[in-house]
Amino acid sequence: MGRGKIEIKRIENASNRQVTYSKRKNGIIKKAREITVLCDAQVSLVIFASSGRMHEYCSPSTTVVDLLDKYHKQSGKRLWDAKHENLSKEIDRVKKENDSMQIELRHLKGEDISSLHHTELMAIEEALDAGLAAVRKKQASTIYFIMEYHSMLEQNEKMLDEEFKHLQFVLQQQEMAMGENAMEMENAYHQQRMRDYNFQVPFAFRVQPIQPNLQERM
Amino acid sequence: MGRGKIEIKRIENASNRQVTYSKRKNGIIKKAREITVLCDAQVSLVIFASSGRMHEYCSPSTTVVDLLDKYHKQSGKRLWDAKHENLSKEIDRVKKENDSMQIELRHLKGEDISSLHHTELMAIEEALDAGLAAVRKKQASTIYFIMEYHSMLEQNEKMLDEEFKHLQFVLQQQEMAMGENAMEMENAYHQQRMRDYNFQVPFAFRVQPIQPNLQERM
DNA sequence: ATCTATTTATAAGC
DNA sequence: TGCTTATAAATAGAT
Repeated sequence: MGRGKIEIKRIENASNRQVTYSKRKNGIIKKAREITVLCDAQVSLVIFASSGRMHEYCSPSTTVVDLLDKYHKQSGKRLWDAKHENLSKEIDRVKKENDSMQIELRHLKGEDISSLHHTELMAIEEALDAGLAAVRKKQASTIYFIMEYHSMLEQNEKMLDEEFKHLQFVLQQQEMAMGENAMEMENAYHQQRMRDYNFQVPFAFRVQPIQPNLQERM
Repeated sequence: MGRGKIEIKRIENASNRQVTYSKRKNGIIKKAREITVLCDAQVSLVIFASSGRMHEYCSPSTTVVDLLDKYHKQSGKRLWDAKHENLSKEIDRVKKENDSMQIELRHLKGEDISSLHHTELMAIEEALDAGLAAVRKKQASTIYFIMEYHSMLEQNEKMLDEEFKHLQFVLQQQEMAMGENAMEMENAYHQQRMRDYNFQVPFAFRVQPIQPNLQERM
């Protein structure tokens, strides 16, 4: 429809192409407007020139969005909804991640652990143990030291107690017997016991009331 | 453009309107196709007849959705993106939350803490302390108990040691003096000391070699 | 942009 | 719907 017939194929001359685009774009939009009025139709028309410039027509009393909503409802293609769905799924995924981390954090902070099963508590304890490994090591070694210390003191005490009772007994015997021979024998026996005792009890526990490093380590 | 000129206004005759719709719809789609080819343009065209029937044209190698994406990016109207934008913002928000929690978790587990400043490390340490409060309390009370226990054992030992030395001394005195009067005096003195001793040393530590709860508490 | 010769679209009728 | 055709409308090429 012009001075000459043209083939429907890409116009190579950029300037001509641009002019034709402009004219035909107006033509299509006019036609769109006309069919809207004449036929009570709804039209959504979006055109992008190769330059990137965009033009649109949308029939009155609607929006492109509304029409595209209708479009997507009618066409089986749910391309747009697909995007929507993907975003929603992503949100769900991230939120779940969020929740589980939040729970883990609370558990590590010792909150909300009352309802947990033994196995879960073990896992949390393990994690905390790992986190505080250094501290625990120190604490553990301190405790171990004290236990050992206590155990030795205890042995020490037992021994002293025995000696004490024995000496007490000997005193009573001496008191009752008063014989010179018996007293000499008892005395010899006790001198031997004393040597044994000094040999068995470690020096530190005999002399030092408190292990000097103890304060520092706790 | 026909046998007669028509006014651009709604065609009242439904049948005529339908016919016109069909003809013009084809016309617009043809024009759309032509401008796509001739001018290298991209077109999205969706038409709804008043009957509800839908027709569409979309230039090749794109989709309506893609074009409408472009459309919404260019037009200031972000009506449809509003939905998506909200979702996207929500995702960003949750992801940020996620990241910070992940970092906090790693820190509580003792990971990635090398680059942290002193103040931050203090905070982490505080959190860990709070988390292990229950365990620590137990541990601390155990340690405290052992220390108290040890302290008493130590006093006990000191006393026993004194008694022991004293008795030893008395024995030697008796051995050397052999006098009956002296022995009676010493005996009386020791009986008094024993009563004092039994009074001062708590029952548990005198009789029990190990505190029964000790094993359980550690 | 505007003009206009010509092509194209389409209203009316079947 | 589809075909025909007279005619309105669109537009290619020139200015």
